Amino acid sequence: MHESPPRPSAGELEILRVLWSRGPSTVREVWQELSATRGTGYTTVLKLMQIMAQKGLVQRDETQRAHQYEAAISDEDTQRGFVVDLLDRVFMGSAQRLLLRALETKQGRTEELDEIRALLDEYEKGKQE
Amino acid sequence: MHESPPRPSAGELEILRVLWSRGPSTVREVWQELSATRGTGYTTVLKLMQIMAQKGLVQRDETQRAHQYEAAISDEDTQRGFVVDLLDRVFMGSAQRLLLRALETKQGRTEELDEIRALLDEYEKGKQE
DNA sequence: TTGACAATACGAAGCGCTTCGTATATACCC
DNA sequence: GGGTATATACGAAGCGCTTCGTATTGTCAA
Repeated sequence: MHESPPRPSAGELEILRVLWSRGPSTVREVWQELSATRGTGYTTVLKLMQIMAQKGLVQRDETQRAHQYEAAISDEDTQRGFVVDLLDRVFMGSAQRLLLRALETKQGRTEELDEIRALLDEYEKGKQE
Repeated sequence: MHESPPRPSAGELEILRVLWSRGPSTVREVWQELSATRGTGYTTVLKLMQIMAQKGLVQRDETQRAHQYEAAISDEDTQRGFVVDLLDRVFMGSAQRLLLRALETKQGRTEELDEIRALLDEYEKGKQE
């Protein structure tokens, strides 16, 4: 057990984000959403999604001609994977330092601080049960 | 201006960490510290550091036969670079979500919460001046 | 001077990720 | 059926990162 969550590549992550927000989708649908911002070709997205299916990052339903793809890993787990990696490769495991740097990049938004305090309270409370 | 901080590769980061903690060092010194954990060859580290010098990640003093290398980017800036990237590639800019995931990975350490609260207070205070 | 050692320089291979061109299969319409 | 549009499958090239083998240069001592 204790399999550490996968850290999909940049391209894979973009596709996963579409699948997380859209739910099960065809390659074309993903491609359309992606090509709004990035200018990648259709077959590029296709190939990537095929590889992702092989890796187990997405699950594929082939009953229709246009296959349906669905994320096979959750956004939460994926986020955790990236944070864990960053935490010990860059921050030596210190969540404080991580937070400190995160705050520095968001100067000007003071409300965020209060929201974070609220988050801490809630998190602490949830832990007691 | 507003050049976004570089995000050194995995290998480059390991070397930078040694330089940050040791200060200016020779390839051999870096290699020795690294080979305590990883089994990389000497010339591998050398090549990497040469490339880093080209990229401007380190500065090289060639007056001695054994060149001295020194980090040319700060650990703070580098950390910021990684956080910014993670923040908008994975967390859509939300520092709260980032923190939430970070906390989940550190279950059991309740003291950390208080330390983080202290950090928030201090950060808020420093901002007022 | 020469031998032994230690440093840098260079080239190339391997791997993973990304990208795309092309081939092939399937569905639909006239 | 035949043609067109739309899928998937496959192969390969390019790039960046890592790794290492080998060549070259410099240093010191006997």
